[in-house]
Amino acid sequence: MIRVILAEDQAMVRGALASLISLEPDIEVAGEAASGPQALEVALRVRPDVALLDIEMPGGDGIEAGERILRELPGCRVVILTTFGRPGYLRRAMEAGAAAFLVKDSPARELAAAIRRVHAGERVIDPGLAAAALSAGPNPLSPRERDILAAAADGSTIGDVARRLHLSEGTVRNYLSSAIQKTHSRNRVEAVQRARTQGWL
Amino acid sequence: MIRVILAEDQAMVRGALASLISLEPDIEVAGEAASGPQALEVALRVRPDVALLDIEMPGGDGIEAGERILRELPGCRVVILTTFGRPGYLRRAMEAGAAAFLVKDSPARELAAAIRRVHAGERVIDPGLAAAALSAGPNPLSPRERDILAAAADGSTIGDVARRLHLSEGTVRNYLSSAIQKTHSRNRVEAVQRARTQGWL
DNA sequence: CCCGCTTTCTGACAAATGTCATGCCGAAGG
DNA sequence: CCTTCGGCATGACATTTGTCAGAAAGCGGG
Repeated sequence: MIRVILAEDQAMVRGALASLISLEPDIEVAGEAASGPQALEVALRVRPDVALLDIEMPGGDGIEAGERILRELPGCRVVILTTFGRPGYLRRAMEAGAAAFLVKDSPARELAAAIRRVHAGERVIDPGLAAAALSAGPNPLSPRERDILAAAADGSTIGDVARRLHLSEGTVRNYLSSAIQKTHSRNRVEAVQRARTQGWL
Repeated sequence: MIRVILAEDQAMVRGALASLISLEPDIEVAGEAASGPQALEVALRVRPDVALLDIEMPGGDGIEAGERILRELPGCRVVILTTFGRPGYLRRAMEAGAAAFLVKDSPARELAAAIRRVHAGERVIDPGLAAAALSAGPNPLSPRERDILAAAADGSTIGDVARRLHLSEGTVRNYLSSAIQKTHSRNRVEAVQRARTQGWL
């Protein structure tokens, strides 16, 4: 029997995935969590064979949770499950030691298949996505550029961002300008969009 | 036996919801769809008792699909299922004649409960959300303001929008300016954000 | 130890954006 | 019939944004 835990913030989707997994005779849902920190806590308690983690969760994402789970439970296999097949997400997930990367677009039966293959020691990654991640290259933004871009993403003015991050307005402008150039965009909003779809933000 | 169809673009979530529903002895999934138009098509073929429709789908949203289904199959009950409990969504869903409005945050067992209640002739709406929708008031944007704001939402410049919609730049600026004021924002990006979270866009 | 990179800052400039006043037209409503 | 509202447009104006050059500090690798 393969014991898995399931972390996903939307309760209805979590319940639905649990029922999907429970259909499999050789897989059992040993715990559920609604956030990254809670996933770690549950993992430590139930010591699952496989941890199924959503990326888009409040309070720290699933990749970070996966990294911590692997530190504490090296025998556990981490499967990242996400709505968006963003190259940057895949890259980060692999660097964090994930054994599989699934997008929710793929057919439902692939979930159980991935859990079995991961449990058997294999890695599961969509080949097309892997190619996209490699061809897209690494995140070109410096950590600080990423911070400033993220802080400006919600429509704040330069003044707002400067105050929030304790910087001068000129500095914020310069960082945004270089983020715009590195993302090959024409303005802030486009830069935010590109960074998001690439999983850089 | 209550016969339902299920429209949701993410295949894995769709499969999971189907398996959740199939656990209920008195409910049966009679058809599945991955887009709005496909939902209509499937509905016409299988003539379900209840249509379960996601809002966020490619190619026309679930609310529009629900409206069409109701025109063709007046006996069918429409349940809107959505990730985001936005007041504007609820309002539009109700105006389109939906019998229930569920957010995916709510517990999994509420899905089957809602299907049964809707089939029995009741309406199912989260009271907190209903209050929010009423207190938020109707969409203050005129149709054209909404168009222009939507066209500018992806980071296009005013010139881009003007060309795309065959308007002068000044006109676009004026519409955006009035959209900014009506949403009590300080710039385009904030206006887009507000409009999105209210479900006006 | 020096080179290159990141982080931080300033000041100046050009371009884009947001606001306002004003005007015209057509449709809807009293 | 007159008023109001939405859609469309201009032109002028102030503000915000994006770009560029230059400069200092600190950190790491070769």
